[in-house]
Amino acid sequence: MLKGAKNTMNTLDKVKQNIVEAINAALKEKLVKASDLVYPLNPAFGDISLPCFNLAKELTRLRRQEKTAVEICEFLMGKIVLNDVVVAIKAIGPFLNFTFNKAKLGQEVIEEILKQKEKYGLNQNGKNKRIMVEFAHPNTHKAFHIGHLRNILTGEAIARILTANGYKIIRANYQGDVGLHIAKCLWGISRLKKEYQEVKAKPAEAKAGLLGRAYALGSKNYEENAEAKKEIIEINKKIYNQDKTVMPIYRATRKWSLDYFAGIYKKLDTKFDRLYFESEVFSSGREIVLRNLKKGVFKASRGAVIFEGEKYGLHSRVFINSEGNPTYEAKDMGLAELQFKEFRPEKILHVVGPEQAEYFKVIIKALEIIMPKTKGRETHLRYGWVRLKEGKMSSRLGNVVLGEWLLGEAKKEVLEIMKSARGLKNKAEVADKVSLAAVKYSILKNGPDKDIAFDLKESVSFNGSSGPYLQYTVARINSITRKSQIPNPKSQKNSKFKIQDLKLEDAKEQGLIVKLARYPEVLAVAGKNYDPSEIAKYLFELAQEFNDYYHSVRILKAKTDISLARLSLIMAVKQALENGLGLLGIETVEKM
RNA sequence: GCUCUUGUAGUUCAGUGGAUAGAACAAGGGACUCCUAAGCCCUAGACGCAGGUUCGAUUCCUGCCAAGAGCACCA
Repeated sequence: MLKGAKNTMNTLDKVKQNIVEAINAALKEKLVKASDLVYPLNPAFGDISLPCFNLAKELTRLRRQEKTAVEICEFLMGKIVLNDVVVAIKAIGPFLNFTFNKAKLGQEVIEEILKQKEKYGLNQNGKNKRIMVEFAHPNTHKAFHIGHLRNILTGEAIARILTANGYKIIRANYQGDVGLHIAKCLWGISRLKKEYQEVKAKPAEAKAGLLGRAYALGSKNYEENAEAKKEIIEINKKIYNQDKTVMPIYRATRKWSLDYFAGIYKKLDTKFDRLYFESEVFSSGREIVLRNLKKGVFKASRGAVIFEGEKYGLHSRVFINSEGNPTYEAKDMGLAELQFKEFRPEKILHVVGPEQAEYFKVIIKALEIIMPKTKGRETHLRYGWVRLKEGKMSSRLGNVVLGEWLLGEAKKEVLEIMKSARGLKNKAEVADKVSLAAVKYSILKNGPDKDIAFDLKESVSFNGSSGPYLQYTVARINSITRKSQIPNPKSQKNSKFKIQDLKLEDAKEQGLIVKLARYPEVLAVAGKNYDPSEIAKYLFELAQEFNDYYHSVRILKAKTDISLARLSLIMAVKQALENGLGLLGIETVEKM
């Protein structure tokens, strides 16, 4: 086991291991682990440090001799033997700071990156484990708004990050194609017959637009008009019963929605291994509930079938309504059964908004009782609201911000900026990639659980912490390597240059080296926490450091050996940027 | 009313039981005959309030205040 672990160790892991062993050797006991090491807030202190507080406590307990953290720190300082990995130790109060041998670290990291290329940073933490990431789930017949956009970007990024962490990922999409919202939409269409006929010949966007308007109309009337409410409930029943009078229009409009969504998935570069529909689980869900009603898991109440959540500190929810139709709750029972049967996942991550947090607690509890094998495997992965600065999003009201609209606005903005750009042959392609990067990054840089106050201007801005800034950084590196007259250090076989000869002595170079070495660690944390923003943050910091470096040294106009060393370094930076951006679903461009 | 989530610079976000709480935007100032100025440098500015646990709390706990969400036949 140890041998296997050693093989997958990256450069920084090895360095940390070396330090931990040196500390434990000085202590004559294995008291310190790699995870005890932290990064100093001031790089002048060192590259990594050990806070001695816990160690002091532990030693006091073991040896019954009172020692303060500061004393331990000084003791270790005198005992630890330097080697070719660690070149300096500095005790500052209770912190023991270690300085890496950056010449050696630089050689190893750059070599590792240029050799492993797109595989740099990957790990096997999830080996042999299958995780289903269930995301997107737009409902047919309803608008696709920017909340869905966040959902898809988050789900896709998590899927990519987990794949990079060695998990086997199943991308699933659960779509509501039966239920009251459809009835509302179809009722709306019955009032918009003319538009309905006209839109048949138009493209998917127009069709989706009409469905959105019809839904809003139906929804408004459902709440304000008792007559309409009755009619909508009637339509809903007909859909559940597959009544011939509604099926043709139901099927046609359902397809409109799905075609439209498929276009969006393609644009966003996401795909699904399995599309689930409510229509395929509602009857099995109902059966599961009825079966368990007899067993006493559920309870009949006021004509409906409910789960008494209060028994578990939760709240009660209706699983089958008094019309005899399964609600979302019952459908989820059927869905879970199907998902476990088809894929036997270790875990299912439901990427769903925060408004369903309490709902999921009830569902997960109910599942635990009727399908014990699901225990601990169902997770609600919530992501925050996307609200406009002026107010909230709601597809119930007319003021939805459509995902497509946002992407369009971003592209307009990019084309405006590109007007003044140097001659580019593939302007349209660049504008597409840059605007997508702007939207993706502006959403993913936020912690998943955070609400985003959406400001269009800022989301498509290219200053500061933005997708285009990162792409720009890569384009700059490309520009340098294009202009370099020196043999490409990537193809070292034919060159006299060896990575062992790297001369990287500038302080900023050394900072970049440490940063590059930390990429695998960041990827592991992002995987563990299901948090794409870890990657986004890291990439921005790396780009910032690179841009600072770029301005302070000459890369091409330096002595040959130094120039080669710097070229290797920036190519490694580019590789790390591209790997990380790939996890966020962001492509780079050669020039911009 | 009950439950959950969230309160960090003017704004949008990072962050940690410990060493000086980081960015970006906005504001103000600066550097280009120099590898892409969609860039770089400098200045100013913040942990909602009150207790508690701890050697040490912005971080953990409790209360309060504020915002958002959920709480029976929607999804």
